[in-house]
Amino acid sequence: MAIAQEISFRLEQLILDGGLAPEQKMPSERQLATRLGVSRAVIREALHELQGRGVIETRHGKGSFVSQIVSTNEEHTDDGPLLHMFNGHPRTLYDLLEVREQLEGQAAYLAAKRATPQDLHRITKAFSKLDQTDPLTNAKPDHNFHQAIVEASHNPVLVHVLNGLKNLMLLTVQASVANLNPREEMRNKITTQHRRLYQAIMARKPESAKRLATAHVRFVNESMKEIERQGTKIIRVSLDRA
Amino acid sequence: MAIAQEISFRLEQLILDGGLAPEQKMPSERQLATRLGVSRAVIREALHELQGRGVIETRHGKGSFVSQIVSTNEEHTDDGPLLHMFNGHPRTLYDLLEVREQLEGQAAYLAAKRATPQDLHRITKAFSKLDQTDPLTNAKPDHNFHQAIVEASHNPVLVHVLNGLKNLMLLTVQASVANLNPREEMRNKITTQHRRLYQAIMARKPESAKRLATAHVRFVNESMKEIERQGTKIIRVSLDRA
DNA sequence: TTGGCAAAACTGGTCTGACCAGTTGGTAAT
DNA sequence: ATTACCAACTGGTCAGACCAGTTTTGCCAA
Repeated sequence: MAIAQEISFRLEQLILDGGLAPEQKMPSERQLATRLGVSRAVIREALHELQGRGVIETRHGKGSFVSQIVSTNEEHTDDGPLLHMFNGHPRTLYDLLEVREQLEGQAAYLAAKRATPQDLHRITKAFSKLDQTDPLTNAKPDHNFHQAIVEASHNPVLVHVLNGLKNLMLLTVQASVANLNPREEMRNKITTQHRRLYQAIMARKPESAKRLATAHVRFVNESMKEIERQGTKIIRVSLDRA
Repeated sequence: MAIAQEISFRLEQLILDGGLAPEQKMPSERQLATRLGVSRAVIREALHELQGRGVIETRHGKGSFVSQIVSTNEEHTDDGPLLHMFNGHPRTLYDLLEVREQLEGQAAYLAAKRATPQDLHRITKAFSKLDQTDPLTNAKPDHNFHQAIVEASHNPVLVHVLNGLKNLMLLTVQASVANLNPREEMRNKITTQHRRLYQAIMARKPESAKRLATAHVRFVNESMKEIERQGTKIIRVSLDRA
C-alpha cells in the first residue's frame, strides 16, 4: 500500500484510540516527516486524506488539528427525550439496565482482548478509587470504572453509543449506588463483582470478563427490582450534576 | 481557501454532476496539473482528499478512477462523527456489527417476550417484503425488518440507541446486502436466518430469538471478514439515502 | 521597568525537477 | 505467430527552494 495511505490510517487510528484528543494540535508536517522518515510531500498527502475524511482540519500558519466532531467528544449532552422519561418513569431505568447488560458485557469482552498497557493502567487507577469515597453521594468512581473499560474496548461505535447514554447512565449508576450501597451485603457483593471483573480483564480472559460484566449489571437490575418489590421506595436521583 | 481543496471540490462537483461516470478513468496527474495550471503536488493533494472522501480510487501505474458508488448527495442527515469514520475505515463496519450483535439479540429477545399483536403484524408485514425487491440496490426492506423487531421490544432506550445509529446501520446493512446477496449460498443462508428469527418471535420463544438474531449478525460479520480475507474488495457504500 | 514594534522562527502552501516503480503496448528477434 | 524486451505511459517518493500566514523573541524607546 502507498506510504501516504498507511500513514493516514496510522494517524487516524491514533486519534480514534485517544492518543490525540479533539482540538489538539498535531505535530508539524516537518516534524512528522522527520520522525516517520518520509518526505514532507507524503505527509501532506496523508494529511489531505484525513482532511477528506473530516478527521482533521488544517489552518495556514497554525497547524493541523483533530476535528471537534471526531471521537469521544465531550459535549454531547443531548440524550434528548430520554432524560425526561426517566423522571416519573422508573421503568426507563430497567430498560437502560437491559441495554447496559449487553453493551457492558461486550465492552468487557473486547477490553480483555484488546486493552493496551495504558488502558490497563487507566482501568487499574479507576478500580483503585472505587471504595475510597462516600458511596452515597458520589457515583462518579463507579461510572469511571465502567467507562475506562468501555474505552479499552477500542470500538469507537461502542464508545459513541455509551457516550450518548452517558447522562442517563450516570443517573442509573447513581440510583443503584444510592439504593444498593447502604445495604452492607449488597455493597459487598458489588465490590466482589467489580474486583472479579477487574481481575478477569487484567488476566485477559474475554469470556470471563463478559460473563462477569453481564452478571454484574443483571445483579444490579434484579436487586433494584427486588428492593422495589419489598415496598422500599427507590431513591430517586435527579439531574443535579455540577 | 487552499488551491488543493478548491480543486478537490471542483473535481468532486464534476463527478457528481455526471461529468465523469463511475469506474471512469480520470485524467493523469500530469495532465490535470498542466490544464489547471498548478503543480503536480497540488493535484496529488487534491486527489488524496477525494480518496479520503471515497470519491475516487487510485491504482499505481494505472491511474485514478471514480469510485463505483458515488453519492448524488442529498443532505447530510448527520449522525455526527460516526458517518465520517465509515468512509475509508472498514473497521467501523465491524465495530458496528459487534455492537449490533448484542443489541439486536436483546431486541429479538424482548420482542418475542413483549410484542403486541400489532407489533407482530408489523413484523410480519416487513418480513413478507424481504424478498420481493431487487436485493442489490435496496437494503431498506432488510433494515425495516430489523427495525420492526427493535420497536417491538418496547424498550425505549434500545429504540433510542439503535435509532441514533440508524444511518450508520443503513450503511452496514447496505454493505452486507451488496456484498453477500450476490452470492447465492450466502443469500440462502441469510434468508433462512431471517425466517427462523421471524418464526421464533412469532412463536414467542425469547431465548431462541436472541440466539438466532445474535447468530445472524455474527454470520454477516464473519462472512464479510471472510470475503475480505479472500481478497475480494468489499463494496463500499456511501451515503446515498433516497 | 514597561510598552510596543520589528525581526526571527515557527506554521502550512506551492513549485520544480528529478528519480523510482508498476502497467501497457508495440516492436524486434526468434 | 510467438516471445522477449524496451519505451512510454501511469502513479509514488524525494529534495530543496520559496511564498504566505502566525507566534515568539528580543530589543529599543518611553
